[in-house]
Amino acid sequence: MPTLQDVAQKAGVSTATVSKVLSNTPYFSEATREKVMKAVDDVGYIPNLAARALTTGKTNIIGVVFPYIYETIFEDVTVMSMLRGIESECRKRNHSILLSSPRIDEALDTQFQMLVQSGYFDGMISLDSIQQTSFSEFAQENGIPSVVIGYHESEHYVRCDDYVGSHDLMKHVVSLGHQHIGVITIPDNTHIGIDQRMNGIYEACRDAGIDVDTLSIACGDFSIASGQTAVKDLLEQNPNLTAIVSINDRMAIGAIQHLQAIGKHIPDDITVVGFDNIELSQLIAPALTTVDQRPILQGQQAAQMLFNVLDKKSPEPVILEAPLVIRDSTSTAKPTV
Amino acid sequence: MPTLQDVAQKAGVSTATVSKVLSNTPYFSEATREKVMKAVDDVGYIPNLAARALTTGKTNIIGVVFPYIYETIFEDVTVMSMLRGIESECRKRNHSILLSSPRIDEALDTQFQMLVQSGYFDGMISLDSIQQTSFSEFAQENGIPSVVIGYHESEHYVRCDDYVGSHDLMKHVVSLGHQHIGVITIPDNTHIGIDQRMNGIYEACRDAGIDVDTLSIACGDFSIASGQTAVKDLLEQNPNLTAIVSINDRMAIGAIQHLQAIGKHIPDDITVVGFDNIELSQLIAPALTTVDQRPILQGQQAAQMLFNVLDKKSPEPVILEAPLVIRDSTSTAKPTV
DNA sequence: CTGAAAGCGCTTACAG
DNA sequence: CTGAAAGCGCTTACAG
Repeated sequence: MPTLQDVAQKAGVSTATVSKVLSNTPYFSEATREKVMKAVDDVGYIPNLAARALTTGKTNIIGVVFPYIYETIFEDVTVMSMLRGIESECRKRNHSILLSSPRIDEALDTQFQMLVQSGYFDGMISLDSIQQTSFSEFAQENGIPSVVIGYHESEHYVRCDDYVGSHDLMKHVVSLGHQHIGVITIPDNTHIGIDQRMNGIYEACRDAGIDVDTLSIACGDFSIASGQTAVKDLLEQNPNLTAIVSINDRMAIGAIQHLQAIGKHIPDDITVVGFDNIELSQLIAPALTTVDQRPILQGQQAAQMLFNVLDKKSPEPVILEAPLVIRDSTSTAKPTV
Repeated sequence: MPTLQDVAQKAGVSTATVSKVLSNTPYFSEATREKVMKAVDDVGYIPNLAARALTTGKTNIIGVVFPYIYETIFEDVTVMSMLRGIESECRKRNHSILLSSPRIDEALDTQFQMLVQSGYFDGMISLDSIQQTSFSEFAQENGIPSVVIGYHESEHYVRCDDYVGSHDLMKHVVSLGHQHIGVITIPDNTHIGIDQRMNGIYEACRDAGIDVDTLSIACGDFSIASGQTAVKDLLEQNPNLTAIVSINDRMAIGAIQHLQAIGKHIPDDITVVGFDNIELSQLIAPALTTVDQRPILQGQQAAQMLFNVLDKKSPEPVILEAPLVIRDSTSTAKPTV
């Protein structure tokens, strides 16, 4: 690979001059600019990023951190949509993405720690809502600009309004006259965003005068399969349920599958709603009523925010509205027999 | 951030010695080893990767290249499963992943070119089956070790056996007695792997004595929506079709949706098959007969292969068997009226 | 406007 | 077994 040296030699100037031309400082004449650019072309020069990184302390790489919360994190469409949003912004700014998927343990993933501390990225975006550990916190301690998508303490963050979104969702279910409602969630105090969704659900119950303790609750692990199991559990707790509220779409879809398998008709026999608005939700029959998390937008906003931070601006946090999407899996409650 | 200097000072030795201890050369006494390690701990030393990269020429980063063939490349589960497989191997070897999603144009994406040439990764894995451009070729020209997942010319590659897989698939359809078959594909000479699938389909027809010209053919763009349109087209070409073969699952699913929407029953009225075995395929009703691409395995094998190349071994190419998965969307052809 | 020189933080012959 | 020194390829004061 040709170096700055080679270019300088070819152009008959010093490396300092070449460097100045290339980094667009105003300190050179048009004539030398041409000489230099021609030499760059001739030798096919591309700056060595490691060398540049060593002198400037900038790598033009941003770290994207998706904690390995479950096996299929890479196949989680919502997460990947965020990545898509991040990528499009990074591309505009000519930055690359270094992907990190730290494991969740008692101790903070050491590979992740080294990555942060070895100075390989200029800034970091992390999905940061797992109660147990905060990745952004570690970045901040080490002086790496960081924006979080989610709920962990951070000066800069974007998230969707889980609370209001699920509040609206539950309000809609309740407004349909449902009284016997089952909720599919994940264990409390695991994921801060999910806790918020549960809070929204509870508050909507209280608003409607429904005693929160009358809700049947079952836990899954976000997966479709776990939604099937959870709804079975729910029906055992209370066979008279007329509505199932799931804190994500995948478990809602699992629930629908099981319900249909045991001969229930949706929404006539039972209403089912989810949260996320993944593509699948509009494809299944009946199409699922849900809340749109707008993950692509979350990713874009997070990236833009990070670039603003890197540019020494002080961007405001963003809380994205999460609109209710009413489709065909909801209907009015039939009077209980 | 503390440097090697700091460690050396603290330990009362030279930086050369510290470096030797840290890189596990055999040239030091146990006593100095302990001194050094203690100093490392004390100051909290983490090597600066840019500096190390500059001296050694190694970054411990591998480039993963997923050409931006369509908007939703990041939401393509098959592709992301490959990434998942790659990630698990990289993690074992303590390497990071730099993600690149070059755009497809007449000219090779310049951001991609710079990335390769600026020496930021030690090796590269690329999804490389787009007729138009080869990314691995450029990497090889620039002396960076490369393995391809797909079909472009390369010493090192892994792919699934698209030809045999689709041959088996078509053979199965034909064995069910179908004579009037529609095929949903994408335009020829776009994706080499898809061309292979088509070849497998054609060959199975010939084997069965079916004139390839009697096949009805329509093109989509991999998406579910395009599958809906394509099947409509197919039915216009030949209303008597008893089977639809799609070169991917998503378009097959679109076809099923449209067919069901116009009142057709699957598989009684019409058989539908796909290719890929994405999760959705087993969830829809009826569950889709398809071919398993085993993307996670492809990713793992590709990463292992790359590490072997980096270790100066000479791994053999891998062609993965793609097993037929028979489910509920296929049945015997009804005698034509 | 231009260039000589120092320095970023490592590793690697080389000498001892 | 240990260390002084050069060098990886850049950028950035500094002097002219």
